[in-house]
Amino acid sequence: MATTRQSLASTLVEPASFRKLAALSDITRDELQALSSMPYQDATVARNRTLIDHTTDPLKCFVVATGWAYSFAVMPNGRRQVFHIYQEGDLIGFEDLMFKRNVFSVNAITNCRLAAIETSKMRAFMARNVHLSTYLYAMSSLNQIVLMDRMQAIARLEPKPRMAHFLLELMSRTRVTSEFHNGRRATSQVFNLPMRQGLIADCVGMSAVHVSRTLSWFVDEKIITRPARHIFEVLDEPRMLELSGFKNRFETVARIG
Amino acid sequence: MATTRQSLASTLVEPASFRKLAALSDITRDELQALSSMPYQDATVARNRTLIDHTTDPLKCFVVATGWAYSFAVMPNGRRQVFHIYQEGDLIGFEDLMFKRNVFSVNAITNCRLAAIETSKMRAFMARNVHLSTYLYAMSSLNQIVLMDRMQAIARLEPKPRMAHFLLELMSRTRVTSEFHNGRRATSQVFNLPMRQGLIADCVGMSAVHVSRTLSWFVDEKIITRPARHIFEVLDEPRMLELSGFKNRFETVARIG
DNA sequence: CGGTACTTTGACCGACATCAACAAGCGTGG
DNA sequence: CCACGCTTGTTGATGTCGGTCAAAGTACCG
Repeated sequence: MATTRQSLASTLVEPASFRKLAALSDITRDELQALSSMPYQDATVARNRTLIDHTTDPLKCFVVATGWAYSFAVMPNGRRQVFHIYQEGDLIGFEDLMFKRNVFSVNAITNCRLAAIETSKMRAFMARNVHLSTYLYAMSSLNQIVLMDRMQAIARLEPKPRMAHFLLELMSRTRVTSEFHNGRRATSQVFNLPMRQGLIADCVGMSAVHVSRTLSWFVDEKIITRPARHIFEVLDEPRMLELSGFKNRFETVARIG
Repeated sequence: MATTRQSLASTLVEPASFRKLAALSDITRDELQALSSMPYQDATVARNRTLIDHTTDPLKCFVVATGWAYSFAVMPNGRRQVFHIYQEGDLIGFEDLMFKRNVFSVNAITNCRLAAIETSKMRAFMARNVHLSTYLYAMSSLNQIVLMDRMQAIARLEPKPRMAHFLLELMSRTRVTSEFHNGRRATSQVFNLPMRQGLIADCVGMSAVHVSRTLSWFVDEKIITRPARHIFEVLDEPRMLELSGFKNRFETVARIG
């Protein structure tokens, strides 16, 4: 794989965006190669802008090259719930492939660079590369389990452990790709969380005010420090694990081939 | 397909248990045939007994022929959360295929008849029948979305609308298979919910006591009646829809082929 | 028919949402 | 580069809803 890259597009999907797929499965070089040949366009979306609107048809799906985004839905009563938090290497809108309509809306948190793929072409591509379904299924299983862990935290943990659980979830996810980056486990306890507290609240099912109070409590208890806005340093990860009972699912995947 | 069935086993998987798969996808007769050839054993599990223990290795997965079961996890603080509620035609333990360990435990609610498949054989079977991954992926997407809807209800709805949402979810699920049964939409407003209130509480993240109060409120409001234990008759489904904002995801699937 | 498990009802209390006011960042434009 | 304004975060006060505990009532099963 010392071949020169043909275009920016080529660099966008293969080495950068399927990093997570590669980190979690025994996908082969050839198959990654095949993925790079996917018909897509380079796209950028500015922060707070909408990638996918749930009222429209599913025309495109995305692979995240850089940046953060989130999927969400708004209830009739105006309250909002966030589901996926997409980071580098994540697939956006692939759940919607099987639906007539987009299921949820997706907004950018930070500025994002993406590979955009038309859903019709993606379906055709999947039909030609049947193995891909297996990887997507594996990724989907994993995502589902991470979501169920969060559901459990929301339903059955009080705000403090719930917040601990959420922070650990995000840390474990960023570590998957950073681990792959360095070729070894990322041990840094400093991590960047570019989310407003209102958005965090919509993730964990509490009020923005209580998010603020809970985070302050974590600081008081010397579990974390907040050196700057959106930057967290974890001082006492064991305490967070004990509080929340968090399980890192990425450590228990059986690499599939 | 007028061939005589070879054995009880053959009748177990093909027409009965993959009913849901057939109802939701354009899976062909030949492919269903292939599914019937899956190497499995007939199994029965008595109510309240354990099918899958999350502390053990994933040795078997199941297809439900008849009966109800649920997957759950227990937190360190002793509280429990229920995730999937498995009914006729559902696949149990297929999320765990990609994991080294079982992710969650599964208990039977009622007596169950199941097709039990060894995970190693299932993986091999999937490798030989790559199309199957596509169907599994589709089913997985759908399940994931149903779970996300419930997550939203738990996080962002108050107990009354939350309960309405949960009841509608279960009704929509039973209707998928009953629709297929009759060849038309089931319109019956009477349905059987063989769950103790403590179990319902563990589904929707509230206390058993409050489940009782909430259900009583539904009766007072003439939204439902309870002609017998575990039997619900829905009098005012529009009211329930309005309360909960429930969306029937089974109506929006793009049948995949 | 008796025992056990489940459900219902009541009383109490604490936690979290809400409202509101204030403080601090951050970006934008002059 | 500074100043202004808007967005985001913090802190305080208050009320209510739902969890917990406890006890009585009811259905189910052997």
